[in-house]
Amino acid sequence: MKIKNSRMEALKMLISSHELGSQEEVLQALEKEGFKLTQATLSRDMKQLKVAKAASMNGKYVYVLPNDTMYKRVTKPRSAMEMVRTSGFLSINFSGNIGVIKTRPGYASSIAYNIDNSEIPEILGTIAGDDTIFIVVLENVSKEVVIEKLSEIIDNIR
Amino acid sequence: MKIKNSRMEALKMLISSHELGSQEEVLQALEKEGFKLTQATLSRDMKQLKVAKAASMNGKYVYVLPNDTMYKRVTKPRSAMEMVRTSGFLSINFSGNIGVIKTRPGYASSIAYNIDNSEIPEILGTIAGDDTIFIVVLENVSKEVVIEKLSEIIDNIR
DNA sequence: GTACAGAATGAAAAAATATCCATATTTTTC
DNA sequence: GAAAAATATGGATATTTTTTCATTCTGTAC
Repeated sequence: MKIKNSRMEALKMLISSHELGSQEEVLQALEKEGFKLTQATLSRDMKQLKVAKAASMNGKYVYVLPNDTMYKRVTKPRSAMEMVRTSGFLSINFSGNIGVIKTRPGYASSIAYNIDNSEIPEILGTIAGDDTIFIVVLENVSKEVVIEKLSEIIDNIR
Repeated sequence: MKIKNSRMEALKMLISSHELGSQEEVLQALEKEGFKLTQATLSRDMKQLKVAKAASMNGKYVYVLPNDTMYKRVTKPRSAMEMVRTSGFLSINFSGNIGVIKTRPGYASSIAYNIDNSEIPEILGTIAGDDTIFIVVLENVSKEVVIEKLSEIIDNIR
């Protein structure tokens, strides 16, 4: 199906370059490009391309092309409401001798404060932003040990 | 408006954790969380949050949260100087698994925010000052890969 | 070529979503 | 505090989008 393919290409082009707000509009744009089709077909094309309709800054709607980030889902056993509260701790990961703790916005400094004051010898120091903490760990200390120590201070770290 | 804010929070949580395919479904999910509202209100909430509806892999539709990439439109090429002025990005360098981004004064936190929100798995976390961002990178990830990923977010990074 | 299977399409119906209008609630101003 | 302005909401409705169903294409095997 040659026509369909090139129509899809055109569709992507149009969407990525223009701000189109309804399938009717898209239809007209496509027509200018020489493609004649009905709104039903367009709906199917868009579904296939995974084009999404989202609100734009100016109070209108626009179609947008998909990207991987869009489809990420977080798995979470707790309810949404519950999540809003909690300790603020989100995750911890390591790269070399640096640990990175992600927190809910605004929680980083208070958690970092607790870490600093617990005087864990394996932790050389911390720096906190708004929702991120960097932890510098002593050489040759495993992340398991660090997490173990931190679990004294941070509830749901493991 | 306290209710609306927490409802919006819950809405974001729900959408980012469940695959919801129609406002009706979302409405039910919200009800389980204790929020009672009509489809009209939900439609407005979603518009405000810029939630988008897109086709999912399994042939159904899902609501997705917005991200900056979505709204990128191709525009006419700008000069390097102009890009720096608008994006604030100046340079990036690496030392081991830490990257250091220099920005124009005041721009660091907003760029760091964008990096955090794009959820690049290779980046463990960032901390921003006024004109400098520290990035902790996953072990064994090359700086080229990091720059490649960042190019989605930062215009003139390469 | 003809016969067939599967994909693509349009028209119309159904479903989903956005908006209008009136009212209620909240916030701001005095 | 009261009055005024701004914001939020629901019901009803308009608009948009998706789907169903029948039909028409496209490509392939014979």
